[in-house]
Amino acid sequence: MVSKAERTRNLIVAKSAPIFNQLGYGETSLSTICTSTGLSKGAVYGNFKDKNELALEAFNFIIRQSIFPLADQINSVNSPKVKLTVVFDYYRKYYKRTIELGGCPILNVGMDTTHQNPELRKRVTDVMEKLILGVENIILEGQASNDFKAEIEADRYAKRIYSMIEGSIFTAMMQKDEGHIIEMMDYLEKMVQQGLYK
Amino acid sequence: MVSKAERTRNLIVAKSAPIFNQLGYGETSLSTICTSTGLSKGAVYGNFKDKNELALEAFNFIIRQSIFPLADQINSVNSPKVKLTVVFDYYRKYYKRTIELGGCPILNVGMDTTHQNPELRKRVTDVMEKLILGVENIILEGQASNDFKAEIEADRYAKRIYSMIEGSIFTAMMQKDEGHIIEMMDYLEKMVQQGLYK
DNA sequence: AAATAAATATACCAATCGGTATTTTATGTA
DNA sequence: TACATAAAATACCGATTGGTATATTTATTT
Repeated sequence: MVSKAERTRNLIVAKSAPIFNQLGYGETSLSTICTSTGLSKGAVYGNFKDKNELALEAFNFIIRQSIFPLADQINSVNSPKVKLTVVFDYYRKYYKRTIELGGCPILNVGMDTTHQNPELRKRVTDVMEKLILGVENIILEGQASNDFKAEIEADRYAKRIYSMIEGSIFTAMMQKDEGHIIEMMDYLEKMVQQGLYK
Repeated sequence: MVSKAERTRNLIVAKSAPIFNQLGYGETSLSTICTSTGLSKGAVYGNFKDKNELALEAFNFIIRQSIFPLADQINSVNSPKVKLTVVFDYYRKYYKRTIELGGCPILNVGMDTTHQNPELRKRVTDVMEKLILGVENIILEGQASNDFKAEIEADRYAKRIYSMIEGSIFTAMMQKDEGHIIEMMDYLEKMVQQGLYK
C-alpha cells in the first residue's frame, strides 16, 4: 500500500511541474505551489528537502511525460528508417503534447538554468545528450544494416537534426504556431531520404 | 552637450543590459543593477519610470549590438547570393559576439517572457519577424533577379532557415560549443547552393 | 479504543523585493 | 559667488521570498 506521504509527494510534483516548466525556477514560489496543490508549506517541506529538490523532481516528471514516450516508440520498431520516421512523427505531435505542460522542458529549463541552478542544468544537458545520442545510434544502425550511406558522419548529422528540431520548437512557441515544427519535420523527412538513405 | 541625466541613463542601460539578458527580467533585481552601476536606487528611479521601462531599453540596447550590425551588412551588398553569405558569416561569429552580452537575446528574452511581461515579449517577436522577413526579402530578390529558383516558397524557406539558425544557437549555448552554429552555417550554405540557387 | 507515530497546518523568521518620499549633493546660470 | 534647479543618495514602505520550529491533526499500530 502506498503511504500517505508518497501520495502527497506525487501530488506536489505533478501540480508544481507545469508551473516550474512555465515560469522557471526563480519565478515559481512556494506560495504558488501551496495554492496549486491546496497544501501548506509544512506538507511541502515535510516531503522535500528544499525547493531545489522539488524542482529537480518536477523536471524529471515533465521529461517522463514529454520525452520518455519517444524512446519507447523508437524501441518498439526495428528498421532504422522507420525509427527516424517515428522520431519525426513524434515531434509532429510534440507541440500539442507539451503545450499543456508549459512548453518544451529542454528549451524552458535549459534557458532558465543557463546562468543559475547548475545542478538542474546538468540534468537538462544530460537529457539533451541522450536524445542526440539516440538519433546518432539510429544512424549508426542504419549504416551497419546498409540502409544509410556510410560516408555520413553520424554524430554531426545527429546534432544537426537535433538543432533543427529544437529550433523549430522555439520558433513555434514564440509565434504560437505549431506549423513551424510540422514543416521542419517535412523537411527533415526529405533531407534524410535524399541525403542519408541509400 | 549631453546632460548628466542622459549620461547616467546610458550608463544604467549599458550596465544592466547584459544582466537582464543573462538572468531574465524577474531574476534581475534593482539591487544588482545598483551594484553593477555603482549608483543608488534614486539614480535609477530618477531616470526610469520603473523596472519594466529599464528592461525594455536594455533589450533594445542588446539588440542594437547583436542584431543591427547584420542588417547593415546585408544592406552593404547587392547580390542576393552574397547577402545570404553575409547572413551565414554573421552567425558564424555570433556566438563570440553575444556570449559577452549574456547570450542570444532572442533566445534568452524570448523564453524568459513567454509566460510573463507581454510588452517585452512583443518586442522580441517583432525583432524575430523582422529577421525572418529580412531573409524572405533576400530570397524574393534572388527570384526576381533570376538567381534563385522560382518554385521555392520564400516565406516558408525563410522561416525554416531562421529556425535552423536559432536551434543551432540554442544547442551551442547549452553545450557551450560554438561548433554547432558553425556546422549549421556550413550546412545552410550547401542547402541554398543545392536547393535554392539556379 | 488507546497510544504512538507520521504527516500536515500554523505562526514566525530574517532577507529581499520593487517602489517612494525625503534629504543631500552636484550642476548650471545670473 | 550666490542662488535655483536638477540629480542622486538615503531611509523607509508593505509585500513576498525560502525556510524553520512548533502545534495540531490525521494515520497507523497495538
